[in-house]
Amino acid sequence: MTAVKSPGPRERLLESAQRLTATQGVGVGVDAILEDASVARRSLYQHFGGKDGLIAESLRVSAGKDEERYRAALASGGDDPRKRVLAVFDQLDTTTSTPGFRGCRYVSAELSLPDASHPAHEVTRAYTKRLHQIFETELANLGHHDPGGGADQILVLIDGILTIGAIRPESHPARSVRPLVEHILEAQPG
Amino acid sequence: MTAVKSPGPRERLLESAQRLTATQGVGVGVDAILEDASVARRSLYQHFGGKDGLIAESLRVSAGKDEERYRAALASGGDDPRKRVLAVFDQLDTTTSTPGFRGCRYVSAELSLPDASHPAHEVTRAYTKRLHQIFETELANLGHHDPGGGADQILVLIDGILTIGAIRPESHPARSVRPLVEHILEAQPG
DNA sequence: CATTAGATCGACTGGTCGTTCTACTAATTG
DNA sequence: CAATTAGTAGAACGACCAGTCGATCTAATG
Repeated sequence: MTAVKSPGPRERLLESAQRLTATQGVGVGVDAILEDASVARRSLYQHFGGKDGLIAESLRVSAGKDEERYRAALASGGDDPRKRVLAVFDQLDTTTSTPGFRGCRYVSAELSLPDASHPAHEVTRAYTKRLHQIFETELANLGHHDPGGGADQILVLIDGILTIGAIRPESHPARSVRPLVEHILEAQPG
Repeated sequence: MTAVKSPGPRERLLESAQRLTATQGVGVGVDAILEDASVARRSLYQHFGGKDGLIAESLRVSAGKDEERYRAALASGGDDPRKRVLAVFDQLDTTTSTPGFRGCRYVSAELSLPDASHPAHEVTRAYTKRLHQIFETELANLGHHDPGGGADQILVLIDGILTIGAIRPESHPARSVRPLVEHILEAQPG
């Protein structure tokens, strides 16, 4: 019987971790998370084994949400694969134009955690892999001659947009690379 | 008479900071830098006012080197602006393929330092601006119809390559987006 | 009701952070 | 020589770090 009660310490920790790491990066202190979640110290170690576990798990949850957001953006484009993919870049322009945007959560985690064995890295790679799969499928439906390679290109564009969006959002990176996306989408079976 | 003696504490600090932040990020401890540079604690605060000042200054020095590296890559392409720009992406492929590559130093600093007033952010923005100028000039020499916009696109590609290169280097992002670069370079005056 | 197992609590630990400080040394300068 | 300057060495600071542990609460079971 999966409980539907008010969120327990575990859920509150995950939510606080996602919110605080979004604004302060993965370097946030455990104390700050605990206070924000109104949870006792011991509960964190009971549920997640430590800070690393909490960070990784909160990234995993967040990745699920973001993946769903990409799928929703695609769906908003209707049935034409071209419009579907372009709709994603419309959403990216909105995201990077939002005041307070601080860059991609996963890239930040990747670059902020020097320890190669940190569990967060696996989460990031798995997320990237799923995104690649999503766009590869779209390009295959379009009849692209190299869906995998096209998805590679799209991922580079997305990460570039999210990065430039954090450094110089006024250049509207998602808008400026739109012709490149259209170029990718023009590639037909040879 | 600008001294040519063996590097003093200031130079040693800058060099150690660049090396250690490259592998461990801007989160390296002051102690580690001091020990690596064989410099007394006090000298750091005398020369740079604190850790933030040292980090920012070492980024500035590093940005100068990297800017020069971009110019050198362009020069290696000869006189044809197309070859010159493509040579940059050849070098990016080499960079991201080097084992131990941990992503762009400036992006990492940007995302690892939540404090918006940290002096490192200004360094990153200035560096990005100079890179934009460099590529805008190349595209202008090529007769590109929108050198500024084209440079925007190139910067997105570069940051995307450096990011993906840190997450999944086996996809060879610099190679996979090469057709996109060529597409940018094809844009002629209308 | 009594028992018990698990969840939650918060004080506490040892360690590290960036920073400041005093004291000593070596080289330079008037 | 005396004074100044720049450097080294290292103790000490308060703040914060992640992590541990005995006590307490809760809820299900016998």
